[in-house]
Amino acid sequence: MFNETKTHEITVDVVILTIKNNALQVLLVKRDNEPFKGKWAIPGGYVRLSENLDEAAVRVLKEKTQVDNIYLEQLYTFGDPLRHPNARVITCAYFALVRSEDIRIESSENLGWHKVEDLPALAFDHKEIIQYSLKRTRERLEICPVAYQLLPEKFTLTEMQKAYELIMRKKLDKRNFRKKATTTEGLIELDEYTKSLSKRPARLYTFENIKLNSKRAHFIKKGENK
Amino acid sequence: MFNETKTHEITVDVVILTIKNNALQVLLVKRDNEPFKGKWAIPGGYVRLSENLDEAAVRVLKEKTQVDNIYLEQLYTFGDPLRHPNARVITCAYFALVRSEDIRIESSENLGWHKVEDLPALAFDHKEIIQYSLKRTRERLEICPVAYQLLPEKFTLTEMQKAYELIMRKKLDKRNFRKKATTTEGLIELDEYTKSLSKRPARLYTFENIKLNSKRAHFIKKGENK
DNA sequence: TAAATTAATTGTTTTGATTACATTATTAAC
DNA sequence: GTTAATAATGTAATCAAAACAATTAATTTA
Repeated sequence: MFNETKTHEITVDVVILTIKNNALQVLLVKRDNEPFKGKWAIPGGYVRLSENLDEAAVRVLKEKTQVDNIYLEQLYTFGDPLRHPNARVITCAYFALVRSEDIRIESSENLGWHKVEDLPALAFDHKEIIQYSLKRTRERLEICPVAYQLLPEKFTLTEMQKAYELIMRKKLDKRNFRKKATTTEGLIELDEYTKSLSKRPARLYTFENIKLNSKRAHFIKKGENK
Repeated sequence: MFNETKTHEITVDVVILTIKNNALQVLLVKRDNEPFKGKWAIPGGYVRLSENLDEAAVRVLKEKTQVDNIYLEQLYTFGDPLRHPNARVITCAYFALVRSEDIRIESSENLGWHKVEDLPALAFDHKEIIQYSLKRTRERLEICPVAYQLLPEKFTLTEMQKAYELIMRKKLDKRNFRKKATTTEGLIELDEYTKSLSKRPARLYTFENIKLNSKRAHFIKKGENK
């Protein structure tokens, strides 16, 4: 049995989500090798002997986006024997929430953002992994305001509401949303307004820099962080 | 880099929890090999090439407890390079909730239940894994009545409340608990009572057999299962 | 067999959170 | 200065959670 285990390989795959062009989008790379050559996939790579899983995920994320110090959380480990057609590859999936403004990706033939509502054909079980990351993001949103990880540093309440609506896939009442949002701990009202490109200017808000780390989703739940 | 990955090993470890002697307890095995020979550990084993992770966890659970078809959920994957002193072993941890009545374990020198509040010295990072499983169990309890997985088939509301109190580590109000418990979907009031060993007999309840499977914690949240 | 003991059972009030819902205010464009 | 577009705001109704004590049904003991 020991010999049998020797041929497992382990990777990390990172679902990188952002809000861009009024849609929730995921970063995909086009595979240039078999299997699934030419199909889109979420970024990933082998785990090195010297690094732990979080570090591997951070590395993959940095390789693709040039950013670090962002919201990153282990999602689930996928290990179906048939998920990779040629080998036994177990993948530890992570998901990351990034601000599209922080990332300067020259979208190319082989790398780019894709709306989660309109995904291309994906390699391996990556469609399932993305679906699960969306579910987890919704769950997180219900207990802590992670959406601000997707927003620009300064944002309007309307933008924030839009982010919630995209993630939760439903319309929210404007007054109720604002009432709740403005009592969220960590939200700071600025004395700045949008440069009224047209119409009435909107007040800008920001979030104080809560250290959200990736340590096993030890999140702050409502009321526990007083 | 490919060669480097060839030396990872992957295991599953299963935190098996039950309520026994009025305490939350975890099943531990004493290691008879190095490393950590003589230390207690949670049951685990290598993942076989032919099985997926859930199947590996079910197998480990069955080997130790002779039970299957119980509550089992993937917990987290631990992959610190130093968690195993001699090798690079990544472990996918699961947790299981079992009824102590369903398990006939002859507690021995090498296998037995230990109160989670009073754990012996543990091998590897198993203490951390157990702590995390307790946190997850509390989170699950808040959104669905998994505690019945720990209770006998027929139980009194007082027993159910006790289970909640052990998991949540706090006292609950009797009337509020009963009000909420008796409106829980799936709880069935029986026309049976405890054989009054002493004092007033208590009504017995049971849970209708909800299929809780281990598929990636796709749990039924309040209100979503109507 | 009466009284004491032990645990089971039950309801109301208060409080806080969520939901539903429409008008006024501020700017730019014409 | 009128129009158009988006920002900003409050109140009533409903539901959920929390606080809180007396009565009932059995056994045990006197």
